[in-house]
Amino acid sequence: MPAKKTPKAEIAELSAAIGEHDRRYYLLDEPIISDTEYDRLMKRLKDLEAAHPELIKAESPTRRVAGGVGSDFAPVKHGAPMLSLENAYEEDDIRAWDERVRKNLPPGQSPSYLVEPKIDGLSCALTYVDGSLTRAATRGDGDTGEDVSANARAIRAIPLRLGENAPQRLEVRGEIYLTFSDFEAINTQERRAGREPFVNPRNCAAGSLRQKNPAVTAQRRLRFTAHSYGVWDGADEPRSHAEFLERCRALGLASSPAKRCVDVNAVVSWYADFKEREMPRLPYAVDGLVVKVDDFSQQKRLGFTAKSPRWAVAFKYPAQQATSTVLSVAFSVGRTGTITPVAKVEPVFCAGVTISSVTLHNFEEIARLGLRVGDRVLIERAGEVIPKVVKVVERGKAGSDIAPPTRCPDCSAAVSKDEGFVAFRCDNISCPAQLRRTVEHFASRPAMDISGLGEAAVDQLVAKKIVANVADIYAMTKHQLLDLDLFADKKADNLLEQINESKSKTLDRVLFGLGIRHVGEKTAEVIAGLFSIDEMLRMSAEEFQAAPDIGPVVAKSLHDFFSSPSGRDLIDRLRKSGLAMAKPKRLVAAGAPLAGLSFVFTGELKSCTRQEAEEKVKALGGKASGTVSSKTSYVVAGHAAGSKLKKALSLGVKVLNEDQFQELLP
DNA sequence: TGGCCTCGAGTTCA
DNA sequence: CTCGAGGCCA
Repeated sequence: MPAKKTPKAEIAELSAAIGEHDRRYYLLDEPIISDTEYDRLMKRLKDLEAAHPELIKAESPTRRVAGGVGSDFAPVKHGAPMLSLENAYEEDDIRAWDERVRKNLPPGQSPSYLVEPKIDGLSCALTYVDGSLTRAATRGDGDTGEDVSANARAIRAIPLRLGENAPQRLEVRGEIYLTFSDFEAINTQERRAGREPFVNPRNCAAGSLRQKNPAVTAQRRLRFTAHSYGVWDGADEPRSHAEFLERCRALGLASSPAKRCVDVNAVVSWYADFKEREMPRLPYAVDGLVVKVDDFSQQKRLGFTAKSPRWAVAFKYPAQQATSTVLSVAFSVGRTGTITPVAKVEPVFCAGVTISSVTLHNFEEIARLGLRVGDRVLIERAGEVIPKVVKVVERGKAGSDIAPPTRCPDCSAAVSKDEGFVAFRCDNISCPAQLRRTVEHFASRPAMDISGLGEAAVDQLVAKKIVANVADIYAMTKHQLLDLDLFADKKADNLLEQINESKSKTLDRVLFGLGIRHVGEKTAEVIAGLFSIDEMLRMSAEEFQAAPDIGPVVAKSLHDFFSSPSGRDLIDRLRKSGLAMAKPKRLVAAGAPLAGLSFVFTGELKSCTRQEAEEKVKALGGKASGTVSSKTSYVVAGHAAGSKLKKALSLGVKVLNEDQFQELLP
């Protein structure tokens, strides 16, 4: 039977264990115990220390928060200045940099480059004396930063004590940052506490580091990654950057994964590959790559300019954000009459395109942003396609408030807002703007798929009063089309042919195309699979509601449509025009290999469109959805996958690439 | 009633 | 793609 542990031994054991779990979590990213178990170890250690205060060590994990008294961010002079890097934005910039490097090295000495991701966080310098953390400072102006020691001690990713063979004095520099999921968790908490959420992980990390109370910092799961050093006193100073990064890991400091590139061509291709393949999978924000000459003797030879080292450069990806000025606010009218405010901004280049108009969603959003015409705003087009206003950065001088419209911008009818709803709506059922959108929707690909009936054609047909509802599409003559001077002979024939073909579309598409409120693609599919059009014309709201996924709101909407004179008339005319409205055939292959599985597609696929992929899944008995949840079986990520991939990773949902998906198919 | 999980609706630029 | 909101289940 083992002897009972002495408190001293147990404290040492617990401290070591907690340190090891921190290392596993933050350095190796391979935790082996749950948060609860971790908390239990910590509690046991705290209890023991409370009972035996004489045994508390300065580097005890419990001292992370209790140890330091807020130093109030006193100014700190760095051992060596923390310089910024020169930026390169394009291939030409990086090639010019490479040329300069090679010109300044002795002939025949070609540099080998190390390339690391440039994490979007904040720089911080940690000083270790004889292996113990003594000070942490922010970058500040490069010469002098702020003392954030007390808060740095509260960060579990920062070891209080380095591993074996630490230099006598080390000032290591790196980036403090947050993962996307930790950032979101913090924002959820902030919102719950009734506070403003942080705009992005970077701001959140900065705010967390500059907390008055280190206990708050401790809860924020900040990370640290070493990328350089200012001072290395003592034996064994590394001789290359690669060696430095490796030594950091051995000492217990996380350091960036670096890629070696033999020349500038390799750097350029890695820049593209990294963005394409690596970046989307990273759990934290990266705004570029840092390219460094690996060999320290070469670095020394290259030296510094006044502002930055000649041996390193930041190869940035195009900014996803830009600032611009709000010139005016327009109102657009949707198919259902919803009025959406859209900000017209001074055109600004952002993430590859020039943006001149930005949706504001609704008036609550405007209030939340505190937005007025004339303001300078931060615009974002991160990952997704559609730009949005992140925040107001500067109040315009002669600005004016943005008032909701009282009349529809298109038909001047009165505007209403339902109690408890966010949106303002135009209630005029024959509003031309709504009609245009309805006709476009009817002709759209997932509905009746009439190509040639796009925005331009619909605008004219509605303006000339040739089309006053979707049934009129089937009454158009070639003569009328030619009159529009939008169509030449051949094009008019093509359109009429397309319209004729659309008559054979199945009932689900017709139902979806009608644009009944709350009836989208999925709901239309469910209803069309259960009832014929004649049954629908006779059904009560209760009967609709008996169908799966149909609640009172959707049921009422369906019943309202099918019992209204205009709805019944529309159906009647469509039928007389020769629309088949046949029940869709759900062909499920024998054995249904994908039965019970649900798929979400994201990004661009090589072999087919996302819609086609969804069709395949459905034909094999699987389900295709648009949102990732814990119930999703697989997320199939194509090229340039975005937030859904991140969601899948954070929920632990299986992710397939396109090839792996193909293998699942028979 | 609250907390998922879905769906519907609107939107940008080239 | 993101938001708001409807439907379902505990």
